[in-house]
Amino acid sequence: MNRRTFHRAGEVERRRDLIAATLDVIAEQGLRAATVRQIAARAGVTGGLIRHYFESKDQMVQEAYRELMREMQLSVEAAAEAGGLSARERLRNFIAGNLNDSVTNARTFAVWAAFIGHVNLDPAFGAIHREHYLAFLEKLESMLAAFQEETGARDPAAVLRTKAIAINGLIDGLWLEHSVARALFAEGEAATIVLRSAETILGVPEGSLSR
Amino acid sequence: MNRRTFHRAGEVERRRDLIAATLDVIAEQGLRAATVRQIAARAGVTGGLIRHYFESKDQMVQEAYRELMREMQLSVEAAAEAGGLSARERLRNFIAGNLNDSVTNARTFAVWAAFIGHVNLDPAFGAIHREHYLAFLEKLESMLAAFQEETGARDPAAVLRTKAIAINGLIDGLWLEHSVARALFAEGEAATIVLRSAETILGVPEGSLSR
DNA sequence: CCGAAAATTATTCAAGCGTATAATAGGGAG
DNA sequence: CTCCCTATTATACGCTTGAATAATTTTCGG
Repeated sequence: MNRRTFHRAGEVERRRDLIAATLDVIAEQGLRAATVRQIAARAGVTGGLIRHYFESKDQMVQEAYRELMREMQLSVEAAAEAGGLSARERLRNFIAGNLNDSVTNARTFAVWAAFIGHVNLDPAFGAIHREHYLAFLEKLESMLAAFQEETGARDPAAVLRTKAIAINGLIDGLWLEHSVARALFAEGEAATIVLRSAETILGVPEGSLSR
Repeated sequence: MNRRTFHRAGEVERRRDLIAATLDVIAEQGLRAATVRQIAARAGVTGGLIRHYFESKDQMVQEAYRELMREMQLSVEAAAEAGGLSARERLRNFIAGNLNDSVTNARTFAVWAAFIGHVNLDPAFGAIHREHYLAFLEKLESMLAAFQEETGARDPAAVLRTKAIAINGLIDGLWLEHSVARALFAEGEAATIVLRSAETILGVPEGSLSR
């Protein structure tokens, strides 16, 4: 007949825990298994609490997606924005940072993969995706511009954008492949491939970025 | 009180229809919506029939995944295996074929995206994925070998494999990006980007493949 | 044209889902 | 120390799910 004892947590902490539990369950068992009861159990609370902090289960899952994207973004930008670096070094770090262990790992990929199928289905997910995608593209584009500024060869805006899209594709593709088949790559190999290819796209001599 | 009238179809045809209906529903509404009832309705039959042709709903969905992979593979190989072509032309067609409209389209991507999250979760999906992934890689590798044979510069096997992995990553990445954000690419642009980058990776002069 | 085999429909079932609501207990304010 | 607010638990509800089974219709060989 005894009720569970429990601890009253602050709102911020509780929401954070619930979102973390959501990402954990999705990473380990997929979106299908991410039910209110599973997530609540993982967070050490009962299901009803979720509706106390979120409008619906779906809204909580959206927040979790937002959180995932935010984490991926932060972990990359940290590497690229250290002070005192040349544009070349920052660009290089930015690209390599996207193929780092902190982003290219089984857990991140599992959650990303679970979500990507929803992007074209659910407008809420589509909006979150687009927002981060465009932000990423612009970041990359501005770093390319700075790099060109540094080397003296500037492309027109339209051309630069095309190149940013291409390099973005390279990063995505190698990230995907590296995540799925980690064993097939040597350490740093994925980053080198992207850097080399980026040199080609940018029309700079081999080694300008990759060395 | 009347029962539905129905048509007795041959086993092959019926299974094909059910798998097609499965892919349709997944493409339009995602895996979550791909329930026995939804799929049956789409195929114009009642739910019970699915269990008459498949051991379980999950098994049918696996067959659908297998079918998707097979379709993607066939549509590419057709372009690359036309007779009377040089190794260079076949390689070029193979790469470009992977960024064709018949593979790079919203429907294919939607289904692929719905499934990719299951690859690391369900061993059955993992096996199907791995099988096709390795087949693709080997195909690409053998075409690269033939191309090098033709141009006279042969890499050791280990190096060649590394280059195949890299180019595979390029193809995947641009395919992904082109599928998600078709509007960002001009016609043939994605293929050109991959071909140019492949030239770099292979160490052949610009234009060897892309022109 | 008849009878049997099998393809298909119809119905049922238990389990799990998200959500709503009522009961309770934690913990700071006074 | 006590009271009161509300974070949290507990329970219940209506729906949907995949699967099992029973009932019926089609088809085809003789």
